[in-house]
Amino acid sequence: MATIYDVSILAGVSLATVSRVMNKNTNVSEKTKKKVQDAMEQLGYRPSSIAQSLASNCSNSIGVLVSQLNGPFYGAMMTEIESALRNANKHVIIAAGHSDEAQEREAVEFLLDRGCDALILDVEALSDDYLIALSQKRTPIVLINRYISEIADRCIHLNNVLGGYLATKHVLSHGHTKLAYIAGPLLKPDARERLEGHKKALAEHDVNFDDTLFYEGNFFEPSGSDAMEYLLKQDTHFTCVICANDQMASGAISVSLEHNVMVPEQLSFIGYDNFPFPKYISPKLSTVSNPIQEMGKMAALWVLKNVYKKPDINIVNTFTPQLILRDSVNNNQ
Amino acid sequence: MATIYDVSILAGVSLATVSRVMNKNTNVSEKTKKKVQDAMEQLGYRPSSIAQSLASNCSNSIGVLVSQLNGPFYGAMMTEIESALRNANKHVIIAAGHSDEAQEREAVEFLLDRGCDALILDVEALSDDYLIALSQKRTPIVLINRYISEIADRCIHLNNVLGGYLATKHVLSHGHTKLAYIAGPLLKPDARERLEGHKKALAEHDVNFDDTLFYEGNFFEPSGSDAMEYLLKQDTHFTCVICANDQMASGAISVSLEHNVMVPEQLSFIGYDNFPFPKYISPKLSTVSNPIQEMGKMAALWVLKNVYKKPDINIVNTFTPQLILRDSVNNNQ
DNA sequence: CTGTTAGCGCATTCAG
DNA sequence: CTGAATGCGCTAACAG
Repeated sequence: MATIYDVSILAGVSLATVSRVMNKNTNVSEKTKKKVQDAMEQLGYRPSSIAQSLASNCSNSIGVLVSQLNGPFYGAMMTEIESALRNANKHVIIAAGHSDEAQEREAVEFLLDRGCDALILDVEALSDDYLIALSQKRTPIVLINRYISEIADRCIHLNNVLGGYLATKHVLSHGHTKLAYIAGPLLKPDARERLEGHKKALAEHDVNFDDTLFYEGNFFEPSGSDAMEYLLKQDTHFTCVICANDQMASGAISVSLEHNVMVPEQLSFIGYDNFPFPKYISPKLSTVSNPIQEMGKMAALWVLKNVYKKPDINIVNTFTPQLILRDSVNNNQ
Repeated sequence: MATIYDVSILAGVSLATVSRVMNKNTNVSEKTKKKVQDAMEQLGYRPSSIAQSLASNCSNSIGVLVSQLNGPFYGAMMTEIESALRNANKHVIIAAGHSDEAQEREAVEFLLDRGCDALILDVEALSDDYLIALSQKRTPIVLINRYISEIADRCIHLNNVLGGYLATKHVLSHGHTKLAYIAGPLLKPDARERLEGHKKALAEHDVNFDDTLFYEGNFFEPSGSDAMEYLLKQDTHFTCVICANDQMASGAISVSLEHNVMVPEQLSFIGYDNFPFPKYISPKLSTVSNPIQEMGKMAALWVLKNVYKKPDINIVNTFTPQLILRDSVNNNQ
């Protein structure tokens, strides 16, 4: 591998001059610049980003920590982050935290030790306090899918309360008042906020929240099935099931159909997240959008703006969910 | 940030000794080791992996280049790669090539410039020649989902010919002889190999390959729909559609149902990949497994064994697909 | 078993 | 506009 030194020899200039033409800031005469560039070309010179990092104290790497790498959401998010950052010639180091506090913490330290210039975190298990403390250290962090008021400017998040509100409002407007609710794990803020929005809509319509028609799932499909089994055993009648995400909705609909309860004729469903279901499932699930790609991209832009000082970038911290109406909610007469 | 130098001062030893206790290879007396460890603890010392990389000429980073980061497959693969590598205290730098030759090439160079110790590549557009040449350079590479005979030991791949063969054999054994085939893009080896297996099974059963019942899709769901529209317009009768992947099968089934062709009563379907469909779709698609996670993990193990010289690792280069029988193939009388 | 001495490849003062 | 010198934090001979 040719080094900057080899280039300087071949070009007949000093090491510093070669460095200058690489970092095209200071003035170099056209002639010497050309000489240097020719030499670089001739040697097939590629700067060592590691040496650059050590000397400049800037690694050009961004750590990205997510709960999982699989599933439709994180992949979409990673796609946007990677492309935005690589276009800026930064590289992304990934880690998965698996929604476990110890693993998340370990991953953060791992990324920090790697000399990342910034961290993009989509974490669920780490406490607010930990994150607030982390945000005050040397390495800047930005949070996706999480809102902590003390560091609101570093949070890129979805208005989940509004999303929950919109979903419930929608089914209420279709005449449903006997509502079941399948929640996500309430230790996750997402799940709590969606539920909060649900209750807010209920309150506005003077509809009571019925504890017997409430089930706390874990956001995965099987827990939706479990929830539905539970609900069908209750004595209380209901005409609509509101699910805190589409995957649980999928599990719940499955069980519903197995019990010969027609969807949406006898029972309506609404989900959350706009999960990319295959084309031929029926009914098509009405749901609430979750613009995770845009949020990922925004986190990358945040880093570009605040860490690498790119101007002309506008940061949007709060994203707004939207209703996506399809075929799973019927009018209730 | 405390440096190794600070630690050496506090511990009252030399710089080299501190380095030794970190890289626990050479012998250090228990007492001095303890002194050093105490000093490290007291200072909250964390070694700079960048400086380590520069000095040792080993970055402990592995570049992973995939076509896409989203979708159910690459996410699952990345999960395994990340966890296997991080357990070994290596980090993974990701890049997406988007099945485009220029982008893939650029990504490879990007990762190389980053000083990766090895590259794990799941690429489709780069030519065999390019990859063979690349494999002879300094940085070791390992290929996933691809077989190039010249560098077979660096290929971790699925026996797609066998998979295609098994799928077709299965439907033939159920009495289907009028078969339609929806292929993937034939410029991708996966697609060609699956088709090859299909033809091999046909030949064994003396069934002719019917050009009018062949459609080349692109592995995405909409092309499956297009394919089905095309097939239904043909005059030739067929009782079964073999799809080169599940996503196209999904699109095709969708169109089939729209045209009131019952699945599997009137028309059978078989897919490929074992895509994680939601629980409640019907019929459940019979398909061929694609153990992409295991292949990802194996690629990581390959790197651990061949680059970081971990012994006791057995590498399996070729994975064997298996039939997964569900409800989308009927007996044809 | 431990200390001394050179670099790794580059950025960045400071002179000139 | 350009060159010489210094150091980023660590590893790796080489002595002792």
